[in-house]
Amino acid sequence: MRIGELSRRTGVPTRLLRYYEEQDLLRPERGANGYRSYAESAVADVRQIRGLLDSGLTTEMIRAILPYLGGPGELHPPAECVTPQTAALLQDHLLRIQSRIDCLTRNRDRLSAYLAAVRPQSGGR
Amino acid sequence: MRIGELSRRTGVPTRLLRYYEEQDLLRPERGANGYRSYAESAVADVRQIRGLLDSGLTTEMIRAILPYLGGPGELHPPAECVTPQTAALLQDHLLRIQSRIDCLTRNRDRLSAYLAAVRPQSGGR
DNA sequence: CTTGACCTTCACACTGATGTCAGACTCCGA
DNA sequence: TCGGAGTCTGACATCAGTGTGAAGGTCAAG
Repeated sequence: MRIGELSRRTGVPTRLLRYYEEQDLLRPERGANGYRSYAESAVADVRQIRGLLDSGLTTEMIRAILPYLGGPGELHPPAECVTPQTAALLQDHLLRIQSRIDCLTRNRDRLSAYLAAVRPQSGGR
Repeated sequence: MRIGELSRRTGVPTRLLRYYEEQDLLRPERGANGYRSYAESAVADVRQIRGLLDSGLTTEMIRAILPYLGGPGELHPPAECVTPQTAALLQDHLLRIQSRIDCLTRNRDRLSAYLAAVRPQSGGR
């Protein structure tokens, strides 16, 4: 699919899709006319990238971990290609992600408890 | 305490402490000489702010929820002061935080699974 | 062939978070 | 009283992510 369709299907402006490519997060094929050509899986990839960006990861961090985040049946870099340095880097990212989760969870619970205390009757909207 | 000590005790540059004040996240007193004077609790406040910023929240979002995140014994705005609009806003922030948690958790699990597969001998941390 | 929708690259601009520097003031100790 | 450390404000710089527009190429429908 071309960039416009991918944009429509993900809600992400074409500008950003090009930017993600520049940042090496997406790697569309190119047609003979120079147009980008995305695989079907790019839709999920873009959603993945957006979620991570929204969660405070930088494109650099995402670039580092993206190859290892594929779904269950996907191709990952095989173990032989993962140097101890890379593994250490991933481990480090993992810790950072975990600390973000901890912080957000802690504050979600606090906020949630406060809301519950303030509107004990509220059953949502 | 003055800004330098707060900076040393939190590891956050004075520049940022002033920025957080500008963003209305901190409200130090002012001495007769114009110097900022922080309460002891500011240390915890700054750590809280840093954690939330690192987790991808903007100062705007933090400003919105910060008054409601105090520890168990702390003073919160009482229920009478919380309009339905405010409550709805907080509920909205809560959802956003939850979706970040979900995204990060998903990716933590994937990354973690990958690492476990690649280095089966490693016992995690 | 023309038009319009889509695509290309390039470039400038903005925002939010942060770094850095300059010039001036306060305070404290030698 | 002087000097240095700390503080003040204000301004400019940087970086990532994003918005926007110009100038032009591709292509299908009329």
